[in-house]
Amino acid sequence: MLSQSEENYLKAIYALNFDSRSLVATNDLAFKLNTKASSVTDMLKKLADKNYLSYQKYQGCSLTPLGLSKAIAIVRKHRLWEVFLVDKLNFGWEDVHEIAEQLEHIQSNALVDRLADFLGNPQYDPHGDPIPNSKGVFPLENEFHLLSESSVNCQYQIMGVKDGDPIFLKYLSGIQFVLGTVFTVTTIFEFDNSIIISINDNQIQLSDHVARRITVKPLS
Amino acid sequence: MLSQSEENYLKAIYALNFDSRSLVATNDLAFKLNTKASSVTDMLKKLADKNYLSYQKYQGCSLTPLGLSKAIAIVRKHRLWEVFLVDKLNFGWEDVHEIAEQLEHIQSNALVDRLADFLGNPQYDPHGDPIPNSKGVFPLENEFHLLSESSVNCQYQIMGVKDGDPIFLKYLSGIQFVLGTVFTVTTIFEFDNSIIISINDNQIQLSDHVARRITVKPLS
DNA sequence: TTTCTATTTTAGGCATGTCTAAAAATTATT
DNA sequence: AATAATTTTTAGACATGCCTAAAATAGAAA
Repeated sequence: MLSQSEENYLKAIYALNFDSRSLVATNDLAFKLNTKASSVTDMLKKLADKNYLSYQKYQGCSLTPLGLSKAIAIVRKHRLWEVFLVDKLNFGWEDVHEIAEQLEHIQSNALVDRLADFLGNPQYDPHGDPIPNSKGVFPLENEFHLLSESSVNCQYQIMGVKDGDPIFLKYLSGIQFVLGTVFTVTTIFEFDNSIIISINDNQIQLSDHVARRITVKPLS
Repeated sequence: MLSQSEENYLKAIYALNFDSRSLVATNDLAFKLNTKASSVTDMLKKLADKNYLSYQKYQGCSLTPLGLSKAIAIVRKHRLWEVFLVDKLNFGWEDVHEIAEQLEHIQSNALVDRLADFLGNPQYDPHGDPIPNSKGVFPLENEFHLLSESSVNCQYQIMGVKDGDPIFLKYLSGIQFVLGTVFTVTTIFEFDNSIIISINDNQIQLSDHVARRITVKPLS
């Protein structure tokens, strides 16, 4: 059985390196977890002993298959709870992350599976992130891409937001830019990659910074 | 902010003494919390320092108004989550306690209030226990009493079960004895206070032990 | 009232998870 | 290649929450 702290470490390692390509650095983990490098070292030793990750002094760490499956299970719980909070309890998508951070640590396989059924086994959470199934398998790849890679005069639908910052999410909601919104790209400025989009005849200018954080599905 | 452990202590003190009549003994708390008396002493000092309870060496403890309101808030959360688990996720009433023990520690006032709304602001949980509102006020008293105080030839409806033991709850479900069941008391044996009830022409004998753990509403 | 017994507290220890400060290893710079 | 800068680890400390064993207290019995 894992403590909440241990679960948070596994989740953070996964987030920093979910394609398992390279090793995760101690300092990066410390930053992500808002803790000190020395604390991270202690925990990495412990998790390596328990076979959740491989770790070599000074080299960084990576998840073992066991650690990976644990991390994915936590991500699944987090995202399912976010769906619950938004779809059933009518929370705004900017308010759910903190609460889901707590709910993801509830221990009960039956609960997660019944929750998923109750929610209609959703494949994406309110921010557009994919939800793995109970075996840890993510939904099939799709044709989504970043808004920053869009083309002029094409129509798109918003499928995801790659930044959980509540202020950013509030900004998006404020300009009617939420999951499912349909819009057309009117102009792309080459010099700074900012774009102008039109939603229901409203013209809105978005910076490259914003466009790089939004996932869209081409509709035309 | 209270730790989970601290919350469990407040809840246990409340459960042992919810009418605030007398002091709660260290040993009783230790038994209830499955811990040792010395651990309890440590925690009582800490909670007294924080003003959640009053405590005099060797005399026992009792909740302050602050501690009482915290305890009631935890009970509210616990019972609302039980309603969610049974009503929405279709758990059996014998399986929800453990999970609710975890969920009751989630910190978010917005969550509790929205959950209550989502559930239709229920007044009783799946075991028939009353759910206080967000101000800590319990539903008005009712005419319920224990099955062990029933009369021959009267009709009753089951409103609550005063024992969360899963084996006991399973036994009750097995004989169709669940919340809302309507039945008539056929016979009461004076010598051991056991009773015979009839449900849909089925005669079932119940020991005094069982009858003392079931709350009923008189229907006739 | 004194003694016995049961309860409660104290003292000291341990695991978890964090920290600071200093030492060691790695990486970058000259 | 030697030195400087950065990253990482070690060493030692501290808070939380638990434990055992011993001492103190309270309540009951003689």
